[in-house]
Amino acid sequence: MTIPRFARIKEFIVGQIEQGFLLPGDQVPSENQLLEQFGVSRMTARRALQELSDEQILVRAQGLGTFVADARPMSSLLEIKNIADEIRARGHNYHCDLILLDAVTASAQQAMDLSLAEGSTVFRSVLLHCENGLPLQYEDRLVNPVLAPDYLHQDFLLQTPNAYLSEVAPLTEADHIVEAVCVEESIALALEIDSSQPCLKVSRRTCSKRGVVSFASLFYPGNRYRLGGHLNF
Amino acid sequence: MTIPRFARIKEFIVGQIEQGFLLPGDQVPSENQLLEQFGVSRMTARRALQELSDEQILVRAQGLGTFVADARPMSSLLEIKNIADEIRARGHNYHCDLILLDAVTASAQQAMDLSLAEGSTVFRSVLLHCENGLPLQYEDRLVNPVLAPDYLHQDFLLQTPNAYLSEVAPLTEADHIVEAVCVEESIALALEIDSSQPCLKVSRRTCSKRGVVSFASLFYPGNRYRLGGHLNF
DNA sequence: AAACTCTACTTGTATATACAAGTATAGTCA
DNA sequence: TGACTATACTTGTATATACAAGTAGAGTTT
Repeated sequence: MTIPRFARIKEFIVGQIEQGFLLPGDQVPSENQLLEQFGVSRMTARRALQELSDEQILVRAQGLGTFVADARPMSSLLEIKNIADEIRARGHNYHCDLILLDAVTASAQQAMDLSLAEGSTVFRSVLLHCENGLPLQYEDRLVNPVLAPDYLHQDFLLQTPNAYLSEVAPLTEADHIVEAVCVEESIALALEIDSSQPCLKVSRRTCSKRGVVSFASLFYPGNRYRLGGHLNF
Repeated sequence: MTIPRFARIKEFIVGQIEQGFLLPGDQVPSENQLLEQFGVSRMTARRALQELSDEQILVRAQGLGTFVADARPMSSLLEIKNIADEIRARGHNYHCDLILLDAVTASAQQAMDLSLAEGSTVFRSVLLHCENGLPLQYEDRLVNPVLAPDYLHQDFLLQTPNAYLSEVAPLTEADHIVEAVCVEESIALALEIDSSQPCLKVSRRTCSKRGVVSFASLFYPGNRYRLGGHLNF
């Protein structure tokens, strides 16, 4: 099947970046260079570059040129994205390691986070999500067993907790808290960072119609991850 | 100053939605209808609709049409809050210290952040915002002198840069990036934290109709500040 | 009544062309 | 040596045109 010519140019540019021929800050071929190289119109070349700019892979400046953007991954501040989909959407390899999957007794804080009684049994999963073999996110999640009774029987190497929970308890609400923290030694080890390095911690509480579904603590190495968002007025 | 024709069409569509003439799910005028109504080419009409689609204000389907998207929730994670108002809303005392207010020559990176030429003169302000006498936010901001020519003559002890810029260059767009960082010694000193402590860094680029207004780097001590947000579906 | 065809609409991709606006650099002049 | 100008590049906006592909609905045929 034939892909559109503008998409072929995008693939070429992304390929150059991924193979290391173009580094952040490097200038990419101009619209005129691409029209010569690919035998397309300038508007087709322009569309390819403009879309990569919209995707924040490139940055463009009138009169100056088009450059490779800062490489560090960034996800939307608001949207609840499936980390696997997010990594794959960047054209990168995703895999994860399962660290823990068990029923546990909720502490006072944990019970409060899930709006359950202290001492309740809750499900807990701990996973390490990796991009291109490098740890990106340490996910420590508590789940309400009432709303996802089969949680412990899932294979989270095949499907993220997020994807599974979206199926069995569709979201109606979510709360986020973002903070900068230093993590404990075991999380630092898992993320392959020094324990003095700052991490982004996103605490996310998600609800369905029937109540709080899960409370996830997500840790990202500060030097390898950023959250982004865009507002219009 | 004249705005581009594609932008005028975007404004029209957004205006129709905001005034309630177009509701989520409603079909918006087709490309052909817009070219007749606005006397533009189909590609110009198309660009307006395509950008609104990229911004998730509209959804498009080949052969079907263009429709108003479901209203997106807006979270305080992204809201541009005036730090003074935020602190006062908590019933706390706000004051700030002015560290720097000057015209500077933009580096390559700074120029790109403001969509200006390298070496351009830009305005820079550095302020320390405090809650109950304790530093909460270190604000390092670059401002486009064209859009706020009187910036250097303001008294930012009386009115935050945010408040002032909202008056002289009303916002139409903003981008945020949130990351966890360790800050340089001078910022750590100002924030009254140890330089090994993690900080939240929010990079915020704000635009008005006429272009990029400012690029602010906001640093918050990780142990004293969290960003929060709420989503509804 | 169901299936098929045709028409009229829609968006998607693409080209050629033109002018505007921004930027950097080389060359010239004082 | 610095200022100025011209040139050559860049991206930004816009038009006219053409064909491809998708969709819905009206009309026709079986």
